[in-house]
Amino acid sequence: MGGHSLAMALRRAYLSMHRTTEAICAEFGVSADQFVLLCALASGKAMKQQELAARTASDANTVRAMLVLLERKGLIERRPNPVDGRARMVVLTRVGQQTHAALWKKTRGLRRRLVGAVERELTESFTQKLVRIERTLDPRKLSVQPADPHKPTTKQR
Amino acid sequence: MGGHSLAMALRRAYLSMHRTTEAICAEFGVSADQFVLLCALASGKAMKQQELAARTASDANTVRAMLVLLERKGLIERRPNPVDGRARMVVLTRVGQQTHAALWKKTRGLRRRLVGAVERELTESFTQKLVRIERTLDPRKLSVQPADPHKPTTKQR
DNA sequence: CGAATCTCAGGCGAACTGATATGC
DNA sequence: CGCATATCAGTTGGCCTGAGATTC
Repeated sequence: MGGHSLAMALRRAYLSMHRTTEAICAEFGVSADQFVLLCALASGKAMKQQELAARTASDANTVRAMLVLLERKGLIERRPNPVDGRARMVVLTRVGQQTHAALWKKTRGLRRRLVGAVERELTESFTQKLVRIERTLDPRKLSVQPADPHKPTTKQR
Repeated sequence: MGGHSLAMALRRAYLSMHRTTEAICAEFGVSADQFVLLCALASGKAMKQQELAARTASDANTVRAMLVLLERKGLIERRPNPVDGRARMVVLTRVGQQTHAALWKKTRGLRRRLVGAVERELTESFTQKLVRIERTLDPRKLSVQPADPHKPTTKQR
């Protein structure tokens, strides 16, 4: 098992999870990466955009673009920071909280399968666990509405 | 350690690896995902586009678009299949082979760090291993030319 | 005929660069 | 002043849909 197998397994595992999440999120008119943002904000604590970028392993410019989309959809708000005129504090709106809660429920099975794929046999090699993650999460084997990301129900532009 | 940590760790690990690979590949005017295609073709065996899509866990349409780009750059060729008029056989050109070989060398350290991150302590939890993968692969800690994917040296359109 | 393979048009979100304005 | 923060314009590649042509 070389590094190449491991790298490819990591790639496939991630893509599999990402596509499955995308399919689930599409129902609510958001993308998988936007759901990651919602999760980071779900604690209720207001956050600077840069802090969000750090927490989601993303770029500040990318985060901003995603926040603009989420704001248009009414899922987040960006309020001026009273103590720092440069920063804006991002918070979930009520709808944003509800959307996150709904998505959190819908993705529960996914998380359970993820954990199950990893912990079934502790002696198995890391790479093969990643391969199992990919297979377990394959969106084609899921009872989920097929992703229709470009015509989602709630999209508004 | 819940499924959410695991999912986020998988995401971060993949993104870290992907960005590092992107930074290395940018030097040769290709993307990380195009490098995945080159690797799949590196055996020298001609392959149908659909077979390529399956091997790289990608979509046939996506693969086609990437192949068009790679063909323009002279890294691959698509020859008609003599026994099946529908299919086209994809092969690396000489330049494609050389590019793959060079990238394979350049990414050797990455693969080594990847394996090292996983196997350092066999008792550690799977999630923490993924976190270590991410940290070990962080492109900001790499002595690699910063990615400049939009003005690569060999780009031609 | 149906099924497989590829092509094409169109669109979208993520990601990045680089420049800029503003406030600390 | 430098530095941090966010905005904006512009570009790219990946990914997907949906339709069509061609061949088996």
